Amino acid sequence: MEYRYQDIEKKWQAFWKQNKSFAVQNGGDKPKFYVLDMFPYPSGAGLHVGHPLGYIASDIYARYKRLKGYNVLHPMGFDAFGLPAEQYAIQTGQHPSVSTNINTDRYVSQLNKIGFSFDWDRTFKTTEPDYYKWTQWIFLELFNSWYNKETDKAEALDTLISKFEEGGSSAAEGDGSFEGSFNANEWNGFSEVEKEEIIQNYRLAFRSLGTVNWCPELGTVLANDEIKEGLSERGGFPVVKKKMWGWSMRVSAYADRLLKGLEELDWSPALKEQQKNWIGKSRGAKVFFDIQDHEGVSIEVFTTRPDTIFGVTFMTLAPESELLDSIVADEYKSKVQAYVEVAKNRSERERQTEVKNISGVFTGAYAKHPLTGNPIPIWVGDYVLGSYGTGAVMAVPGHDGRDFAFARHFRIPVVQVISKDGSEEAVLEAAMEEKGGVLINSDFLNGQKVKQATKTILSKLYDKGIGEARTNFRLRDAAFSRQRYWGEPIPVYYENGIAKAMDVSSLPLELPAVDQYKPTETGEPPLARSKDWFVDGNPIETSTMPGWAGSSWYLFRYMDAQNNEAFASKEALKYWQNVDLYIGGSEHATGHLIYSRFWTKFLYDRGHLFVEEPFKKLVNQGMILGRSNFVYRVKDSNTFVSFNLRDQYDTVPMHVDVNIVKDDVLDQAAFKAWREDLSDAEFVLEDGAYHCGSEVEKMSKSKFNVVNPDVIVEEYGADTLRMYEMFLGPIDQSKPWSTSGISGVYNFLKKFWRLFHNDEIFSISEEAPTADELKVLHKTIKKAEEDVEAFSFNTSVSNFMVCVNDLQKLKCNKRAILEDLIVIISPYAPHICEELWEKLGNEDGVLEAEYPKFNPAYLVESLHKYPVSFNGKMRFTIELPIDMSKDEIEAAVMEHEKTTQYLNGGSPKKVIVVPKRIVNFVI
RNA sequence: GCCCAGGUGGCGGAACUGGUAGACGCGCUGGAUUCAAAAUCCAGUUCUUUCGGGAGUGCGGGUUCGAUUCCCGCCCUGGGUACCA
Repeated sequence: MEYRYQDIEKKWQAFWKQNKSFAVQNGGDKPKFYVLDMFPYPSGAGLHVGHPLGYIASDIYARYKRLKGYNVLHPMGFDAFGLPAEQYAIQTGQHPSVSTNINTDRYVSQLNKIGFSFDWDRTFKTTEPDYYKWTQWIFLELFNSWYNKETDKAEALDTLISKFEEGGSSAAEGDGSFEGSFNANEWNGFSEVEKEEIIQNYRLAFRSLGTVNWCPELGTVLANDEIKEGLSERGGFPVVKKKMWGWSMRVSAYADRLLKGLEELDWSPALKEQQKNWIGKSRGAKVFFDIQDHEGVSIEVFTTRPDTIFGVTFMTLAPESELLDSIVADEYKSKVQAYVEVAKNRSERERQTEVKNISGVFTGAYAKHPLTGNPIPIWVGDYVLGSYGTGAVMAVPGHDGRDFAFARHFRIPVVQVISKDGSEEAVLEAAMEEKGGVLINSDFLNGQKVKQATKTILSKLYDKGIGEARTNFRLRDAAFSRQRYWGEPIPVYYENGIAKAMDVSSLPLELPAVDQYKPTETGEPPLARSKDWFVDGNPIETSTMPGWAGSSWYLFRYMDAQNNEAFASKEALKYWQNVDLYIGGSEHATGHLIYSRFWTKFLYDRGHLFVEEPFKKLVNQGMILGRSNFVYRVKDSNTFVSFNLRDQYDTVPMHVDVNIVKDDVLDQAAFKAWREDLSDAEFVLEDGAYHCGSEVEKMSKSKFNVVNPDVIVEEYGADTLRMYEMFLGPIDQSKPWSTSGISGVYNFLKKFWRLFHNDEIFSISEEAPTADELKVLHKTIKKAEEDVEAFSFNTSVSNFMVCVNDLQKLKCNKRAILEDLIVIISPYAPHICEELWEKLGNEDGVLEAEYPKFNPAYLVESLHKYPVSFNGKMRFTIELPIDMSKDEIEAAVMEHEKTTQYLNGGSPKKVIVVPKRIVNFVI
């Protein structure tokens, strides 16, 4: 009987749907296991073959865990707010929900064709008011919370206000931006507006003035990746930096906990490293430098090397620095202004990458060294960023590479203050950045080692009141406002200019209808177009939430997706806890994975969750790259030359649709039909065929190298697609897609099918299995289990191939063997396994089966095949009993005729025998 | 620049804690079956060779009886990024 995958796959997909085979209950006797894929954005282009890679891996794991006796939660939903849908809405005037729904439906149907075990009863889109009601609710929780540094957690604002009422500003130690002080009496006398202005500095969701990329022509703010070479990607209009008020999230309050929390996570070291670097904790000191001739004005710097303070020969301010206006000497004003104008509008990216291009301007002002009193010239340079630290650097060219380069470029003196052996170098050729050595040229620090000197200087600075030890983080508060339509509305309105939370009972605050989806003529966000965007006459916030809002907590919604009383019930949250296995791309290392950890910690602090981390184990899947094909057009003609002849003509390579190329040979008729202008194409062939060139690139529409999984499912079946994607290589590595190898996996499934069939007839033996058969089976069970636990799915598939090849050779069609084999293959190829399982007469589906138990007794060997090497070169093998001693092995090998041959009359200098491994002669 | 990952046949890749390099699959070659094809099965397939052997896991060194695996230096590819004081 033929393996008819179309019929089989349709049948079982319908069966699963009808029987709700993947619906999961919250609770029960089994241990829980939560497997989650990163939230997909349903793009208009649909799925390509690269997208399901991670979903297949997680589905295999989920099905495996289920067979192992777990209650497995494996949901899927959509992160559906976003720019592309909004862009499309602007162009067409159609509400973005229309295209969003179409795209989502398409994704669902594509996913279902691959046979995933998703519990669709729990699905949702972030764009549904039932869902974003809770995103808004969490926002209000953040708005009404502050970070108490004493208890090291977020608390309700009430606790802050009562502290103010009782003891004024000094009673509360909060993570925030408030500067100044007041006592309890003053506080109680403040007006509502005054109080709010202070509280604003403590809220975890707060208003702040941030710098954005403003495109006046488009009347909107642009993301970094919407800007190409200083111009907007759409339209090519100029982009300028602009200060703008918007909502921010105080993620920086959690910097230390986000860092510490990494320790307990089972994530790859590479990913943890990325998060560590992103959070960027550095210890050092803040130091104040007074400015000469400017009474009361000083520059605050942050330095990681306070021990080098005697080596400061200049200071550098960021072009953004607000101090510049007041300190620049008159004769330098125009020069500085011109420089700042240019430097400020360069992107941080540009300023980062152009290391060799040193630029800066002297301000004409001098600071006073806090210890020596020496004048220190103040420069402005774009290597100093306004957004990090204090936006000012005490430059120590002797011991910092960038300061050194700057000093060399502008001929500023370099002073060496640390030496390896206490003696000074004649000329410093490069900055000595190592944190070791002995202090020189440093007054009272002379002779001290770096570690000691750091302690000494810190206490000196503190005593003199000019600085103190300080820990700095690179992590910045996250901009939360977007000047867009297609996002969650922010449930806040303004009364007399004060931001006020909307009542929780009024949530969800649904997106208003607007006539157009673009900004207003005056550059306000699209929501400002609505005539009813008011609460009792007070205007509602017009910016919307960013994409990361909805995706920061979605994992908890799956636990109890229909709940209308809470984002999820306590029972559900307690039962499922957090995600046991999370699979997705590493590009989310510093965005999504930071934000969702932040929200989880926050919700935990406020008592809404039982866990502090969202994702216990995380596996990154690599990208599947496309393999593009090329044809070679003779310049100014419609003649195309085959690959190996292309150099004989003046040709230009042209991408050709990979779907009309098979094994690099072009389907000429399909090519002519591909585009109208190619209908009269002519070919120069080699061996009667047109051979295409190829290259590995990212999959994209414009390169015509996109392969749609629907096409593969149609031609080979979902089971083949699933196994082939796994077979391609290690899950975490990027690799090129090539459809040509797929027949190997397809053949495997056909072979597997044939084990159960004798010619046309289903035929199974009830006989007891032989030792050989059991050995093959249990070898496979062992390896399959080890591989799936190690996420080594590619070796798992080849392991199945070896097993089926072996059973075929043994002509094994015994139920006792094949039944177990079906179960272990079923996570990979669920449809064919369900079918065979049913044919074996099982009433319940293979989903309800139990994973076979590995029995090591079947693998016991009595002989070992020893490789015998001479000087490390393997020459022959010899089979010996496994329990032979070292001496017996040596004696047995010495007797072998080939040993005498390779020893060539001489005697070996040394013989190495490793029982159950190898024998090596040194001659 | 810095950080991370990787470099093995024509191709995708395998190799446990240092122990037979190239499992498994694609492709290719030959054969069986067939009127023929599809499908299937069998054999071969790292390179080189005077058929004894020799070389070989990006390159150059080192440790070891033995290195794809460990150490040092370098080159290349991919990803991330912050000139981070």
